[in-house]
Amino acid sequence: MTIADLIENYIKQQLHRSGNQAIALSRAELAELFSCVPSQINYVLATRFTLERGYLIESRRGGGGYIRIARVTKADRLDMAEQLVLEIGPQISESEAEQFLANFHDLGVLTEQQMRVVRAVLQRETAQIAQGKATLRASLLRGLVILTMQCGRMNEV
Amino acid sequence: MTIADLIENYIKQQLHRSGNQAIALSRAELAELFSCVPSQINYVLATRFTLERGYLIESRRGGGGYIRIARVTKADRLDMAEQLVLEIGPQISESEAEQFLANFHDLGVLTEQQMRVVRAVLQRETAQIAQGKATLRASLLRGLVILTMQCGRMNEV
DNA sequence: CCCTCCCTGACCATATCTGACCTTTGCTTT
DNA sequence: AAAGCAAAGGTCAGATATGGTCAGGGAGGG
Repeated sequence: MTIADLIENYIKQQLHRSGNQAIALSRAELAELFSCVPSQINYVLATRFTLERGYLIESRRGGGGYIRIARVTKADRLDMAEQLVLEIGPQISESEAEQFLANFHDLGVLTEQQMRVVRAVLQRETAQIAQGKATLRASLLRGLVILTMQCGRMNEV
Repeated sequence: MTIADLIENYIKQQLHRSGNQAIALSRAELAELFSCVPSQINYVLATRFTLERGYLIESRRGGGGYIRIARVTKADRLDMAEQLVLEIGPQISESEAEQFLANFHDLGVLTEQQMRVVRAVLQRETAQIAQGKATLRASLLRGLVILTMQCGRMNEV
């Protein structure tokens, strides 16, 4: 558990408490609370509270400045997931794939565990080949996500 | 008894102690404990803790990095299917893929519906590309089957 | 002798954390 | 107003801490 993780959890907890809407924080106070430099807060925000993960950040400097963190509302999760699948191009890098997985997870399409399995399969299958990794990864990701969504649906019934 | 074996046993012991769920390790510490180079740990993980054997590995680099080993097994079904998955070569034709699907179905690894989904995904994903159809098909089939097995297992619990 | 498995070390990739320096905003003083 | 000052927050390069990869050497059983 790094400081970044602790800060992340704290912020999410605060968000949850506020009804998953939005909260306003003071960067300096947060840094004080966790005994770190203020820029550490920016680091956490930049790496954990991105738009892809469903968060909106806005801030103001100067006296009375603040950092506002809002949860992005999603209309229909499956629709968005389908949109995401469509957005996976012919090729995709490892980190991009990770982004997509995080997205699906945030949308509630993939559980932690399902995500792990998909990730493991992706790594496993792309590890062997020399060329065309990105292409294979894209195809696999699409397929695995689609299948997982189906699994989820089947299990619900 | 090689060092690799010792490390393997140690990890399995730790897993057992944790109730066969999951454990987090530090690669550096483990290497230190067994007086070997860190990459030796990777070797053990890559050869002994594979998906086929029922283990899931995930890791993170950088500060606060870790290696997480999770058990996903219930060996019987895996053993059967593992054999099949292993037999899928680097490339596979459409009709061969169909054969494998039938086999998985006969083993009770895939339900009718899961088979249909896998088939659909295979067709869908290989339809787009011009070259390397057989290779992609093999990778996808392996991945989809593994994923489906995992899904099945997860739901049983 | 050859093959497979084990082991090592050099080099690479990535996450976290810090501090120096910069920008914006509001209030106060001329 | 304009200038000056204080109080936020922002950026970025670099240090530190992990883990990953790969080619090659070595050991032991056919």
